[in-house]
Amino acid sequence: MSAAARPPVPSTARSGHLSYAIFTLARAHRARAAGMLRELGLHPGQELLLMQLFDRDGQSQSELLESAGLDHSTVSKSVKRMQEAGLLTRTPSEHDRRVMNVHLTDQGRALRRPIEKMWAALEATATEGLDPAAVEAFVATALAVEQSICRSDRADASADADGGTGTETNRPTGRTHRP
Amino acid sequence: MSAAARPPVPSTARSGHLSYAIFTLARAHRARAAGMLRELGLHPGQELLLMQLFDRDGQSQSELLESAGLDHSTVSKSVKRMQEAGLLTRTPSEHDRRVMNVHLTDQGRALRRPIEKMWAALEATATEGLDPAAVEAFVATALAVEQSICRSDRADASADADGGTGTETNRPTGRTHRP
DNA sequence: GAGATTTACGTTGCCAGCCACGTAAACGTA
DNA sequence: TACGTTTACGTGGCTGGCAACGTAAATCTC
Repeated sequence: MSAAARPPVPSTARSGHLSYAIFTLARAHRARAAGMLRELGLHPGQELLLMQLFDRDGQSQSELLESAGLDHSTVSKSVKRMQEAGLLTRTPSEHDRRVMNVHLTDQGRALRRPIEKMWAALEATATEGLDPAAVEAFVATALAVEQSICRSDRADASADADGGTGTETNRPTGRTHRP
Repeated sequence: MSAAARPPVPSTARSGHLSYAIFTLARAHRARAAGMLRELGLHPGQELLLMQLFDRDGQSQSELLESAGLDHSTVSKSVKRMQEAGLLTRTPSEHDRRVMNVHLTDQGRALRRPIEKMWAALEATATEGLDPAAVEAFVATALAVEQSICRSDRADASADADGGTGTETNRPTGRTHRP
C-alpha cells in the first residue's frame, strides 16, 4: 500500500510517461474510491450505475450500459447482484418484452447523499493543495487525450480490413471485431 | 463504441469532475492498451510485470509486487499463467526457500521491443495534437494528485483505530461467511 | 406472411484485482 | 532450545470487466 509512494518507472515505459502517469494515477484513484465505497457497502463500479439511475430512474439496461459506458454482460451481472442486495428492481417492460427496466428501491435511493458526499470527499482529497487553474487545465487535457484515444480507436476499427492475425503467443482470444 | 464519444456526466459526479475525468480517461486508455496488447498475445497488466523484469530479471515475486504496485495474490496468479504461457520461469531461491525468483524466457525477452513499440504508439496516440507543455503540465498535476491520494490513504489508515463500521448493506470486504 | 436481420438480455468462460485464510520458512526473543 | 512473529507464497472466494455464444422478441425485407 505504501509502496506506491515512489513509483519506480520501468525503463520500457519511459518513452510514454503520460501513459504511465495515467495508469498509476488511475490505480491510486481507483483504490481510494474502492476504500470509500466499501464503507457504503458498494463495490467499485456500482456507484456509476446508481448515479445514472439517480439522474434517470427506470432506464433499461441498454440505456444504462450506454450511459455508463460498460459492457452489457457487466451491466447484466452487476444489476443482478445489486438487485439481490436490495438496491434496485428489474421489471419487464410492457411495450417491449425484451427490455428490463431498472428502478431504484428506497434502499438504493438512500445511497444518493452518501455517494455524493463520498464523491466530494474524493475530489477534495485529489485536488488538495492544487491550484484550481491547474485542475481545470488537467481536466481539459484529460478530455483531449480521451478524445484522441477514441478517435484512434475508431480509425483502428475501420482499418481492420487486413485479415492477418499471426498472433498465437498467448490466447487473449482471437481478434474478432468488425461487423 | 460510438457511445463513448460523449460521456453524459451524471449529476451526482458533477461535484467531482476531476475524479470523473480520471475515471473516464483511464477507462479509454486501458481499453486502448488492452486492444494493442491483445495483438501481442498479452493481457492487460502482464506488460507491467514484463517491463519490471526487463529492467531487473530474476526478481523475487515480493520485489515484483512492490515495484509493480500489485497485490501478492495477483502477482502469484499472473506469474503462474505467464509461466504456463512460456514467458517466464519460477525457480526457488537457494538462500531462502520461501522466495521464488522470476526469470524471463527467450520468448518473454522477445516481447521487449514489441512492448516498447506498443507503448510508444499508445503515447503517440494519447498526445496526438497536444502541446508538449500541456502534456508536461498534465503529468505534473497527475503526480501531485496521486501523491495527495496516497497521503490521504496513509492518514486514513492510521486513523483506522475504530473497527466497527456498522455497514451490512452489501458485503464489499471479506465477510463471506460469518465468523 | 415467411424469412432474415437487428436488438435486448442472459449466460458462460476467462482474466485482473483485492481480501482473507492458510502454510512453510526465516527471524527474533526469552 | 522453544515459541511467537514476520516474511514469502499459495489458494479460494468474490467482483469488475470483456469476448463469445445463445435466445427471445421486435423489425425489416421480400
